[in-house]
Amino acid sequence: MAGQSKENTRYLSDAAADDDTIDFEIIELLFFAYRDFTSDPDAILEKSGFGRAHHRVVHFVDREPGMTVADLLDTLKITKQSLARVLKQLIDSGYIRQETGPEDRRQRMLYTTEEGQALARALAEPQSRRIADALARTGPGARETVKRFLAGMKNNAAD
Amino acid sequence: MAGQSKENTRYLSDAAADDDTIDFEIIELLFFAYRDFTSDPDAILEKSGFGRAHHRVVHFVDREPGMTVADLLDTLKITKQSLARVLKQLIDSGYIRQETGPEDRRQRMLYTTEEGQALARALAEPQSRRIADALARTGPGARETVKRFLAGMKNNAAD
DNA sequence: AAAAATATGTCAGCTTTGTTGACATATTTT
DNA sequence: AAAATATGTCAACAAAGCTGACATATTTTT
Repeated sequence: MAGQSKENTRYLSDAAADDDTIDFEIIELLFFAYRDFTSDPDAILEKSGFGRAHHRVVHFVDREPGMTVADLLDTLKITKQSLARVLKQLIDSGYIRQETGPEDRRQRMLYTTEEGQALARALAEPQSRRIADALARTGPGARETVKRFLAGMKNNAAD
Repeated sequence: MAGQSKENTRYLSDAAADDDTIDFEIIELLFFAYRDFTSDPDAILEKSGFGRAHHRVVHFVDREPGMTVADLLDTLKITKQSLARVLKQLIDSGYIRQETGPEDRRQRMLYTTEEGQALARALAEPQSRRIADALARTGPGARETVKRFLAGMKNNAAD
């Protein structure tokens, strides 16, 4: 059962070595998991007229109130010009507001408004439910293992 | 340091309940894990002049030789016009070839060429190493748990 | 005080990768 | 013969990334 279907036999000879050294299985599981995970909030986003880029911004600002523009750029790993477009729309629509930094007045500290907070929570909800279901089906103790694995997949401090 | 501004305190009370019910922690871990996981092959892709869309196509065709265009569309969940652009480039560059379906001559069965296979493996290699490192640091038995969790995150058959 | 560095914003143009809609061709099914 | 299917293609458009250049306010350094 764990082995070959008929389609596989055609290329097993050449690829056998690589198939043993490369973890195609988890590569693909990650792709499918993330593909469906990110599609969860799409219905809500469509109603707001926003996209996934807006989702990420609202999420992180909601999670870390008072973060600066530079913080956000570092988290998202995109350019400030990319962020500007999305952030401006969120500010103009009243989902995010800015405040001049209390110590360094060049900085803009970012906060979600009530609406922004509500949006962030609404978007997170179906994703959270998907995670809870998957963890429940995986078994007890899964949460700790999954957390350690995912944390280990992230790059270290050096950016 | 944390809640210096009145803005913070305003919604802390409201949000406490949500923070308990919504799994923000794993949502974020997934984001960072996937962000860095997908950035692994970027250096190789840049040399080939391809993007992440090409990566996905070469990967799945390499993994399931003989898959049809319809199979690939269903896997990637994009439109045929989106796929066409990328697929055509890969065929023209000699990384993927097509063969008329032996039973249904309307179908085009897709195969990687030698170059395509080499590219697919080269792209998978850093990702696989990242996974192996993360699993090793997570501990014994992690692989099974992670597999079960990721599989559970995917949508069921019904599309 | 002057100069340099920093944080942010903005303009302009480009690329990749997705979308819809319409239509063409070959082939298979009804 | 007609309808359905698998694929390809044209055209226009949208989302979200990019680079480069430059402006403004503010802080840090000299």
